[in-house]
Amino acid sequence: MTGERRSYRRESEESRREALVLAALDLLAEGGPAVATVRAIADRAGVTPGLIRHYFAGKDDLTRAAYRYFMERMTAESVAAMAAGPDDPRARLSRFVTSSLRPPVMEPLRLSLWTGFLQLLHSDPEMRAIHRQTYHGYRDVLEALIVALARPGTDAARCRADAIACNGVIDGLWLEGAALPEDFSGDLIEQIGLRAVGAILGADLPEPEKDHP
Amino acid sequence: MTGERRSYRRESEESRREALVLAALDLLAEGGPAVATVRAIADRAGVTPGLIRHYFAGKDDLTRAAYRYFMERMTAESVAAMAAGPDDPRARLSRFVTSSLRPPVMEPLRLSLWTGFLQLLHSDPEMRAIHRQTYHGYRDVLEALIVALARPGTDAARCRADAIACNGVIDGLWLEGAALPEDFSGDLIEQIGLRAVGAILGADLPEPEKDHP
DNA sequence: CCCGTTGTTATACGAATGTATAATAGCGTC
DNA sequence: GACGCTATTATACATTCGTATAACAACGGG
Repeated sequence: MTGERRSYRRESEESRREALVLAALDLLAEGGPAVATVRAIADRAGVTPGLIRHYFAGKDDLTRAAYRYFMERMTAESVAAMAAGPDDPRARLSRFVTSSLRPPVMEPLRLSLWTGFLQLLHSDPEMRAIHRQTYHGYRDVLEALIVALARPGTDAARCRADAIACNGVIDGLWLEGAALPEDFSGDLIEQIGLRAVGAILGADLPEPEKDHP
Repeated sequence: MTGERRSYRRESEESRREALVLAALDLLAEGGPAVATVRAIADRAGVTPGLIRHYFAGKDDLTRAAYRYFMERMTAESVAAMAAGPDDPRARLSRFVTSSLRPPVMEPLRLSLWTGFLQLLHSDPEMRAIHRQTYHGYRDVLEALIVALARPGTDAARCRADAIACNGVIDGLWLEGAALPEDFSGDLIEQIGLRAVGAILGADLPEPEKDHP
């Protein structure tokens, strides 16, 4: 009668894991940890809750996988924007900065998602390790771009410090722009970020090419 | 035998509410919302869970009260740190920056507490209103300090933009230093912040006076 | 000194959570 | 085309959550 077992298709481990991770990210962004329950995640991914424990050791394990996925995607997006365009060092750095300070990278949903993860840092050492890895990954890209500027009279230590400072500007502005999007019109945050990074590095950064003329 | 009812003292509504708010802040900082349960908060405050509903409409109501309390205390601390010392504009700004980039302001526990609240922003309009108020309050202080530098050839709009940029640097570095305290030795973050703010403003900021000679 | 008010505790309840275990069915293999 | 492996579903379980309600006791006023 009503007791029909739902039909399903067997799929690869890879696609199932990704579907579950994406579903977890969706729910975490929309409603935070309170909403991202095992049942809700499975439902969003089109499976039943039990399957999560078949691919992940537990909910914490899934959360960690989602965090790594999220952070690597953020960096990859900025890297892609940086790589897409003229090879001039200053133009590349300029694209890297501005792409981090506008949608889809700078977005309220990403902020709440990010804060949700950040909260798990101090209680979960493994999460902190993931954070360190991905943070260093982003900063290393930034540092390489700064080194490529070939500014005279700047050694490696200075470039490292400058990368930390620029990373701070970008993070902070990203935070503010995503927390209060209605407070900053148009590309205000991008321009402020560009000028601040330029001031810190003592280099004049060009405004990036507009997609829409 | 064992069924002894625990003794207690009647106390004022004010002190009970504050005790509950402080307990909630403690637990939110230590373990996030997952740990700050009604029972845990009551236990920390030295009362039983039922009492919370006697003083607050529900857990959400207590959370809002805790958020308000936390933000007001943060603002008061920042203003105090800025005001305590010589009246030189550059020295005041310097103290304001560095005091935000070292303990007890820059601390892992404050970071998790802050992220915990930030997460409630997108679902609770009342929280967002409080966030906007306090953020603008903080930035206005910073902007006033920047205006007081009396840099030649800088208008009000420029000072506003500079305040946003400096706020970004401070927030971002605070974030990174609190998230990975073991990554930055000594006063590295403070010095980087000082130099970055100085570069953005085109002003050389003095290193603040040391408390310990 | 007793008594009423009410701050406070104790207990209970329904819902929801993460996890464990058993049953089923899709799909490759022979 | 039957079989076996295992991905997937279904069900059950213990726990914990926020909240509701009833019993108790501390303290002030008569």
